[in-house]
Parts: sequence; structure tokens; C-alpha cells
Amino acid sequence: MTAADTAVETIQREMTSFARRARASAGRMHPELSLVSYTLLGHLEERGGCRATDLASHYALDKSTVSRQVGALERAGLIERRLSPEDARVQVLHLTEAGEEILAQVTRSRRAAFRERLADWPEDDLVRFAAYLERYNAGSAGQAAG
Amino acid sequence: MTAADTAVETIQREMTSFARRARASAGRMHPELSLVSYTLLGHLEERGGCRATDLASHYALDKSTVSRQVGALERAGLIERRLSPEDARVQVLHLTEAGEEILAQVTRSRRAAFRERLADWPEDDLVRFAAYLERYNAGSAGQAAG
DNA sequence: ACGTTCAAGTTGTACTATACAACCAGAATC
DNA sequence: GATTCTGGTTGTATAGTACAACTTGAACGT
Repeated sequence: MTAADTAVETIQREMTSFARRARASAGRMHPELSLVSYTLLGHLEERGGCRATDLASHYALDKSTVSRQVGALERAGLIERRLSPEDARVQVLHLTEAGEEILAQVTRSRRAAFRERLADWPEDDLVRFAAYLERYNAGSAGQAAG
Repeated sequence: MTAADTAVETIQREMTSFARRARASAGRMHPELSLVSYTLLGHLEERGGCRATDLASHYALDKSTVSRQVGALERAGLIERRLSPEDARVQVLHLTEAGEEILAQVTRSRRAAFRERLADWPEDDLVRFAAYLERYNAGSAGQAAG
């Protein structure tokens, strides 16, 4: 087995381990917003106004899943649906002010947790690690995660 | 905001994104074994023979969750419970041969997915990325993931 | 222009993973 | 010997997910 194989195995194991723990703990640490809600809200903030179908394909979720998530977020007052003038089937999703606030609050909280965990890393390691992660995830929108 | 802050934010975003996708896709890609079962089986392989409580604390899971997982794995014939001679409350968990086989098979499948995704990375980048991930996850056994 | 097919979303149903609380049984302690 | 601690199971509830069936509106093809 080459060094590259060993590295791939480590990457697999560590990413898997992280994913499992993230899943298990997200709800406990940030009960205001689940991992999915957080992701969807974040997407809406970045590109304000998109369709449910866009979210589904971008995050490899079933449209029914998105439909229910969006329903819950709307009932919670965090997003609003506007009917598209061009296509009567389409609903365009937007963050409400309350949604922006909650999102900002959870982002602060999550960021603090990450920052604490990375507190003793030298800056250039942080930058390189971030670059690797971006490269790893790049181009995988809408796809599975291995 | 410093470069370190930016990097931390990127790390947060990319790790979160990965975790969400891993969760959504693990079942579809490797239906033989969920992410949790895979993790628990892997643990048993590395340190053959441990107690349910150990698994629970190591992976920050409730004992009831582990109890059910273990029950399912036993019913599937992938592990077996041996009663501890010292303490009648304790059951020591071991992989069966079938469990070892399934674990090896899923590991191969998952590793292939990771390898494909990382196919065009130079070896030294793989090694450095792996090292960062290990460092990131190190010491966080049994804890939340941010 | 009308029927067929395609696209966006919703709803019914089912399953997995999870936690919390209540419990039981055995061990340890005082 | 009673109390408390520990390992594990069971009851119950919830979130997140998929698949299938359906509705409504848009687009397309003769």
C-alpha cells in the first residue's frame, strides 16, 4: 500500500468520524436550527431567492424532503415563499428578518465552537486546511459524500 | 477579520457541508451498513471485544441508542455478545466472521469512493490533508463536533 | 388546439437514528 | 442489609429522510 493509499484511508476514516459526530451533536449544540435548516437558510442568504427544486438538486435531497423543511421554516417564520410571476408552479424562497437573525446567531455559535477547537493552530495551517477542504468538496454539489 | 478567521469560517462551512451530505448519502451508497453500524463495527474490529457502554461514551451516544444498534447488529449476525465472567451485567461484543466480511466489503466500497474523489490529488497533498484531519479530530472522542 | 409529456411541489407512508425517562438486574459501598 | 451505582433494555417521541402517488401548471408535438 502506497503512502497515498494510507492517506486516502485516513481521510476516509476521519471524515466519516467527523460526519457521524456532527450529525449526532448538531441538534444538541444548536437546538434552534438543525443541520439541514442551517444549510438551507445559509443557501438562501447567499443567493437570496431560489426555488425549492434548486435546493433539492444542490443538496441531493428529495423534493419531498425540501418541501417539508421549507414548510417547517415557513411556519417558524424564518422564510417566506413568493409565487413566481413567470411560472405559477414555482415558489421563490426568501429569508425573513427573523430568519436572518436566527441564522446569524447560530452561525456565531457554531463559529465559536470551531474557533475554540482550532484555537492553537498556526494561521498558515488553518489556511491550508481550509483550502484542502474546499478542494475536497468542490464540484460535489448535489452529489453523495462517499 | 483576519486570515485565520476567514479560514476558520471556511473550515466550518466545508466540514458542515460534508457532514450533511455524508448523512444524506451514506444510506443510499452503502445500504448494507449505516454510518453508525459501520463505525461501531470498525471499532469492534480495531479493539475486538468491548462493552456497549464503552461504545456509547466513545461515540457520545446514548446507551439506549447503542443498545438498539447492538441488538440490530446481533440479529443480523454481524456481532455476538459474550457474557462477562467477572461482571454478570456486562456483555462483551465481538465481530462474527460475517461481520468481518461485511465490514471489509463496505470499507472497500467506501474507500473506492474516496479514492476516486481524490484521484487527481498529488500524494503529498493527500498526506498533508490526512494529517490535518487527524489533528482536527484528535482528542475529541466522545465529544461534539461543533 | 388538444392531448401527451414534463416539471414543481405536496401528501401519505415507512424507516432509521436518535434522546430521554423509567425500569431491571447485578455490583459496590457504607 | 439497605442504599447507591453501573450496565443494559424498553417505552415513547422526534427529526430527517426516501419513495410513490398525486395535483397543478407549462411545454411540446402532431
